[in-house]
Amino acid sequence: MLDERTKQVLFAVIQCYINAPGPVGSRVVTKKFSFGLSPATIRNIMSDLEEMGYLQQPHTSAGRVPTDIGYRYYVDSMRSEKRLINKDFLLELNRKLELLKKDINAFLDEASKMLSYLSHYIGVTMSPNTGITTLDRIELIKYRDSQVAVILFTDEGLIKNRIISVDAALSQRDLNRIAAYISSHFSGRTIEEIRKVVVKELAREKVLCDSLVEEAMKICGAVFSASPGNVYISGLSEVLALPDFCDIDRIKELLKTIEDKHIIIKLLDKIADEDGPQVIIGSENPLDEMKTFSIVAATYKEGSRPMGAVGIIGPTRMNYLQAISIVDLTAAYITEMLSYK
Amino acid sequence: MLDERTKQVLFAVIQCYINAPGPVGSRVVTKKFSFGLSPATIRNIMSDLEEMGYLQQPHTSAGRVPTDIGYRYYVDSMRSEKRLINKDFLLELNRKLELLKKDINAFLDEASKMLSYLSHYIGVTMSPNTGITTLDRIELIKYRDSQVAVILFTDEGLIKNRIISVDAALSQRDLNRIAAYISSHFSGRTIEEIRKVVVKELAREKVLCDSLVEEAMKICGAVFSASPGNVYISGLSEVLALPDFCDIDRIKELLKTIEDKHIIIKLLDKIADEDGPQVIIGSENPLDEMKTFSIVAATYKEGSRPMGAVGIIGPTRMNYLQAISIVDLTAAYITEMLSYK
DNA sequence: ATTAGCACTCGACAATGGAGAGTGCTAAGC
DNA sequence: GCTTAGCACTCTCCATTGTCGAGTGCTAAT
Repeated sequence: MLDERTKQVLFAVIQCYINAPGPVGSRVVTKKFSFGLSPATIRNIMSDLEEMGYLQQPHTSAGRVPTDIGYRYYVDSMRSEKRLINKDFLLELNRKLELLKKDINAFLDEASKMLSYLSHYIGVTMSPNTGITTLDRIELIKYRDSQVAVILFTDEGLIKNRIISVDAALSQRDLNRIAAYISSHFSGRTIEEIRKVVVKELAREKVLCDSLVEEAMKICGAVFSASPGNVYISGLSEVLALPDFCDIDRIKELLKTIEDKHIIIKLLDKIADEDGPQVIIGSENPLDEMKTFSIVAATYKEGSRPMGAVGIIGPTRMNYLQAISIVDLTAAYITEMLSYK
Repeated sequence: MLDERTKQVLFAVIQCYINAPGPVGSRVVTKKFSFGLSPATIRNIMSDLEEMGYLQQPHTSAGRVPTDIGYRYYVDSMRSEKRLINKDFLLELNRKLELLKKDINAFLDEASKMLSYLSHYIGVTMSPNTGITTLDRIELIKYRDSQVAVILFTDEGLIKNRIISVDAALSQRDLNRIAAYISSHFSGRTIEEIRKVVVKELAREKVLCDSLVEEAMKICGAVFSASPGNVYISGLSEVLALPDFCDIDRIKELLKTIEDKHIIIKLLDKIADEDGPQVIIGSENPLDEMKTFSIVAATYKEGSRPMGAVGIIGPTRMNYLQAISIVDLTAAYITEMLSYK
């Protein structure tokens, strides 16, 4: 749909703009790229591109700036091209991986820092939503009078603990039996599934024949709630160093959005559907507050089930190719890490 | 050391400045406070105060601005005065307290939000340094081949879990015996103490007679490391709304500092020594990066042992009295909460 | 000791104007 | 017919200028 030469000019403009902010003029394009064309011709092409909506002028007689549509075209075209792979990145990530094999949350925290460090944008990682993890087994430990510590083991290697109140009369032996009962009954199913089953069960009959089973159900009702995953966000200072954030109101807006982690969770959840790294450019963003930012995100998986997401948030003037490869690799690493468990 | 009238003028200037940034002139002081003096007299007094270092002029023929020394004098004088107590604050905090009784970390997260919401500055809370919590007991649960989940219960109601690798030959029964051994041996002592003892023990004799005790010691060595407490920071957007943060470099500096949580931990640890809410004003700050900010912080306790800290970070132009009372109350609430456990 | 009056200083703000970058258009060249 | 050189035009950026207002410091009078 776009003439090859026109396409090259568009990409040239985008690359110039990514390297240095500010409108890019026809002369710099001819200087930086050797099209063998004069500025005047480039101007004509750029004019065409503007008409088609890929570029825009901040004001008459300024250079051109890519629009979100222009970026979209660029990203989609480049998708299939070879990825920029950062050797240091692989090494560093590998090292972290070794260190933190045992604790996925600590790893994700580090991973968000890595993402921001490498991309110079904001790194975001999300730990698995507990709802979609599958139960390995459960342990109940009497803690104090009428309090029981519940330890949840999932197949993904997550451990969750929680204290709940129960009938004081329950002995540790009772608890062991309850734990064994729950484990054998629900092992291998997701927390969310279990929650649904339990809720139904509890609603169906108030009084169950076996009082231990009744207790077990009560405990299940208290324990199997899907708590949203943690979100780890790093690199705010990184992103403020960018010339894009010279506007103070922009910073405020960004921080206000970032600070509410629920928003980020929603956003990443939305992205989690698709396969491969997703790119959301500026106005494509479903959230109004983020319409001036871009997001590159991907999901990591356990087997074939998506578990959580990692991503980068930055200005629309983002180095998309680099961001995509960083995000993609990070997600792939975490996926691999989970499969070793 | 300061004439009563002079003192009143100083406090008047400080209060004006806290209400609205920008140098405060002699005329506005006479308007807002009825000293029964003319601007000219106030000017003379302010001139004296400047000579003594309590006030300063940004430039000739501008109003006066309090210096850090001025603030220090103000805060110290006001210390004993009655506290501004926010009814809403108490109610709100109480509500949160009820909801989150069971999980101190979740509570601290909420508490930091509350602090920032109420003060309009940055709220910071720090969870107990695990090193100073005392062991209640330990549970070992076989997880997978050669992996064991360690569940640590502390007297303060904290539960920590961790996965460690052990000799695959150990059965759950062995583990139970080891857990019982450790629990009975070390219950009631702080994690840090235990760590020291274990390290010494391990160093003393490589081969212990009882192989189970040896395993126990190995496990202890892996488990009883003091991990620094989590830090919860909220209210960045709150503080950016203040007119003090119109300077973009200031924001960057602040964010860079805040983002490195170790710095905050150090800072709060330093404060944790003293009793009652501590106030650090601008240049008094031991950290260079924070010399343009003020900190109000207090520790919460379990019994008489300080467990962690809560605080507020804001510009030197801070409403110190309000901040002090908010911080003090919050710390008191957490202390109370811990004593109920 | 306090106050009124006055000259002086300095920052904030708006208006001005030139420099530079870049465009669009037209006419000439391949 | 596509490409290019030339030129007039537009717009931003920046430094300069001048005015206004707030506030001080000093002196002399009360």
